[in-house]
Amino acid sequence: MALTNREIADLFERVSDMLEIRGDIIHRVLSYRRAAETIRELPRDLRAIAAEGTLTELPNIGKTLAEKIEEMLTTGELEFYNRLAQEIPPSLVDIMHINGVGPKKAALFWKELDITSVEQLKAAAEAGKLRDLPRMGEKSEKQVLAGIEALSRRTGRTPLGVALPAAQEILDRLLNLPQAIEGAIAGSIRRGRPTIGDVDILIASDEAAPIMDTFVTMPNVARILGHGPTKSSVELQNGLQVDVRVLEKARWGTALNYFTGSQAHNIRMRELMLAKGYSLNEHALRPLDADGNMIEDEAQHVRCATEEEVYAAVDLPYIPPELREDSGEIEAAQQGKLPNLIVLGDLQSDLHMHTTWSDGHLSIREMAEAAQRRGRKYIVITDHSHYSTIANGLSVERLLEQQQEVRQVDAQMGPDFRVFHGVEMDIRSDGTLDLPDEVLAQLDFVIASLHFGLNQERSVITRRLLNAIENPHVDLIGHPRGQLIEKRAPADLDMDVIFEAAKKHGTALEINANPARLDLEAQYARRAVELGISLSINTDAHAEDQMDLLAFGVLTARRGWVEAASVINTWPVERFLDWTRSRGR
DNA sequence: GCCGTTTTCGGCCCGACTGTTTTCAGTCG
Repeated sequence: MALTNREIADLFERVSDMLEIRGDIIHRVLSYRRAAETIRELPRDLRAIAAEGTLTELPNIGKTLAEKIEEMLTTGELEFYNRLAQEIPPSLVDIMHINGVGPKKAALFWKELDITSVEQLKAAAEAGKLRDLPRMGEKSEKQVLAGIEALSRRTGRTPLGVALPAAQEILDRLLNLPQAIEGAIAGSIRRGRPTIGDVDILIASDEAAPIMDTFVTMPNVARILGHGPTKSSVELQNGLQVDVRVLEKARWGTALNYFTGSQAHNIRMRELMLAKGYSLNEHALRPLDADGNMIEDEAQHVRCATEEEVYAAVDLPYIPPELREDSGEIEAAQQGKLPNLIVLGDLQSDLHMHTTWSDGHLSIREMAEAAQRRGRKYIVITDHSHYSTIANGLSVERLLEQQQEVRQVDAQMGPDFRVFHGVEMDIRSDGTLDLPDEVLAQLDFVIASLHFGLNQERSVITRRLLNAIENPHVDLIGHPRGQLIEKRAPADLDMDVIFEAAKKHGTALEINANPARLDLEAQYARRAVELGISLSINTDAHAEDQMDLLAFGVLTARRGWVEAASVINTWPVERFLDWTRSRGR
């Protein structure tokens, strides 16, 4: 049975960890880790790429790893891993993931005390058996126990929608201190990743101590992981880890660039700097002498107060944080081909929302006014169709009755704000659409979405979505992959086939802005744009405050290199209407 | 194990903090 991208990436990650415990050279270890990362972010199936024979064209995949991928795709196994597992107990990897325990200590516990599981390690620590090991002591032993304790508090990664407000609260608290000059949320939140490992906050100040002290003594701190002069790290009671770093204002550019990452992007930047004769760190650019040694004299160090200065030092234009993943942004910047990324202000409309007619909390009129207050120029009311009984979906009769009210509200709102009538129609589990064509033809805009049967096998669920894409009355596919972040995996869709059909039929694909979905994900949005498919960024709002979530959709689009031209709700209302008419409406 | 307008071999980013140490290894990001 062929393995999925996810399973292959996980296996490479595991191999990487096991090689590291074994003590292999770190670059070989990192090769596996980088390959896993590449595969995890891939918008296409490895089996399709393997069939084309182009695996080695992927970044970080060479001849050796391509062969291993082929083996996993054909046999469902990796002989190399099986052999490695004879030598290194795979469960050691779990030990290595305890905070404060790395490959060296995992190997130490195993070799000295024959410990191969977290449970065994916990028992040994409680019995005081760890403290006498080399480079271990009483404190280290306690740290291991605290790390094991933290494992149970922590449940995977934190959704962006949860991490961002939590980070903002901490930033605001620190910026209230008189010593804080400036501050920013950095790290993966700034890059707009859908899930966050830990929160990174940067503060500019000449006096770090009071900021560090305030930070580690916040009331919701469960555990202090580190507390140094300029860098501290805590674990909050909800399990979220937060790092704060303090640097001088004059070093803001290099500091923010360093703390924003990604790590892969930083490494590329530092390599470019070395080629230019500088060593880059968070403090400054330090020139190298003729022998390639760093010049220690501070007077010769170049400080950067802005990130623009950092990029300019290697002759690059500013690279927006959302692109900094080492996924081609450096090369694009070098060639002057960075995208002109979409911004929130480009959006004229919100094409997906619900009212009290189905499972929303506000009336049509209230939703229209809420959208107008937020600067939108037009909206489409898209309540559920009747297959979604749990969401109080509309029958044909109620749907047509709703149209009367939509027309009334549209007239009441005046000429500068338009309200259109649409539907979010279910694609039923048997693959048929929930409304007949003659009803769809009477609507201004039609979204089709998968809500049920998301676990169907690939060929079945792909065929279902194709039925919707191919229907000339369907304008947009809502939250195409059906994922719920950290809760439900995406449906097993053949995305190559989906994209091909969307392109052929001119059907747009949604980036659902709700941070619980963020679907399409960035890598698929990027692929869609490359193929010339139109996108639409919508809130799917069921209440007024959810209309503010559009920003998360824009962030996701920017991560996907999306420009305004690819997004249909950047269009003025006339152009939007022309487009729907051109689709036979 | 990957990668290459300096290279197909010999490189592969850089620093803060901790705990164990008498100068540094390990971990983390």
